[in-house]
Amino acid sequence: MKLELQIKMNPSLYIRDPEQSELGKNIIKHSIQLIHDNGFEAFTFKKLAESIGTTEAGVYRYFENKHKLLVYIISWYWGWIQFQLNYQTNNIKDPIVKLKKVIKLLSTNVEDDITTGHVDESQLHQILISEGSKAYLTNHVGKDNKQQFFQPYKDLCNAIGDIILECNPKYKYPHSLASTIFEMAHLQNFFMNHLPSLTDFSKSKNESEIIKYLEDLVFKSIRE
Amino acid sequence: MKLELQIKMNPSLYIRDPEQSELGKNIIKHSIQLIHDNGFEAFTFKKLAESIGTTEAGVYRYFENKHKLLVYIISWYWGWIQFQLNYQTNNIKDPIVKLKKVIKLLSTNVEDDITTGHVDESQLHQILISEGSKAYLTNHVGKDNKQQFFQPYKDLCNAIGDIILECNPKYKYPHSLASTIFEMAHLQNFFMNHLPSLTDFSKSKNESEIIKYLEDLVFKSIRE
DNA sequence: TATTTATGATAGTATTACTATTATTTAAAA
DNA sequence: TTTTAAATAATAGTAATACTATCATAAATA
Repeated sequence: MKLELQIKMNPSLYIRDPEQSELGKNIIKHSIQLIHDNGFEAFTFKKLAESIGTTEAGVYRYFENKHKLLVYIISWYWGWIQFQLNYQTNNIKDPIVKLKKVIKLLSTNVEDDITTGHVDESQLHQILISEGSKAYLTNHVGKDNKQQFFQPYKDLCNAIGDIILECNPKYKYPHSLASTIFEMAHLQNFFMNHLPSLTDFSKSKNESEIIKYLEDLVFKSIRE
Repeated sequence: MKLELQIKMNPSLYIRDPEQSELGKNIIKHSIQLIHDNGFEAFTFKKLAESIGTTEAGVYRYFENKHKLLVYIISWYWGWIQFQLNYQTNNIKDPIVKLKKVIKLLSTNVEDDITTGHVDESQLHQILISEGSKAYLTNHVGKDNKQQFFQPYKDLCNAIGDIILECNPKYKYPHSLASTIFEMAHLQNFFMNHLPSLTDFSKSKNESEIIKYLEDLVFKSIRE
């Protein structure tokens, strides 16, 4: 038996579960590829269908619209990060070491994980940097939230918040600091590569400087 | 003579300068209104034209497309914040007091400023919270950057970075911290109102808790 | 007064974001 | 094994969006 990591997805995100068919998996795979290559604005179901070798109507049978598809893949990433977080901090006792792992996990462009066949985690990380906030920065965020679309993100911030509280139980802003780490791990990366004068990192360098910045920010914030 | 605050805009953002005509001013005014009310995705030049009482073609004579119009109004905000920053910190010597002013300025939903007739700064602040990052989170950020569209944002982060360095000349990440303050002042506000469990602030409260969080974050970060 | 310039009115195109229909293939149930 | 159901492919069509083009008219300027 082949072991494949399955991230549990919110069924309201799709019409037909893309994990359950080849076409479905292809939709996810090629969506990630296309959004990574050309950005979400340029992404259309027609282009996606062409790239897979199916028709537009075929894609619409899986996803209502391209926004839900974006939320689906970003949701998948949130779930995957949650899994990695649990896995990587599993046997660690020192919360400071745990928090460092988290910062590194969020900031680092991971290599593609073989246990998830149709998802390229490296491209997905890039998508989160450029498109991640578009999942919630919409007019219908309230509706989407009612449908629990952002639950995996909340769970993640809760988990990170718990580690922060383990480091310092008196720290007042564990959730805000968690969402700040998550968002800034991505945004400082975007700035580093595209608008470097908004950062103190040299363009096209690797993520180690961002990690140092975030560690400095976080550990100074939570020390008593 | 009536004194009106004029923010110097990058001419590449527009085809015809909207400050120079009634129609132009109306385009800005109604754009802010419509984007504020319905979000940028739902915003079209047709709706804008209808709301002004002109035609689509009329709007296209001023702006090439809706993205440039968005960058225009966000650019205007960056310039306005820069002006407010200079004005409000003008005679202050203590850099810590200055930095507190900056945090408050970025976090607070200002009242509409009478010196800028056709711009509602309060709505503009809301637009920055929900749409601000869409100005640069595009596929063509490189092109836009070459045309200096983000210069006012860079100038702003430089100015804030300078204040940070006044507080602690040895602090290593003045620009990153500046962009973090700017972005988080907006994003934590968005989260507070729409996804409150990503923060430690209670929904619909005013911005004072965000200010406290940011002050805590910043001053712990830069203390020696 | 002549002439440039801005606006208004109208038309038209390519693309996007869908919905609907029917035929065909594949897979599951009887 | 046949029947039936479900998934997909192929095609068509619509409303809205994001533009471009043209021409007449009004207002400002030379």
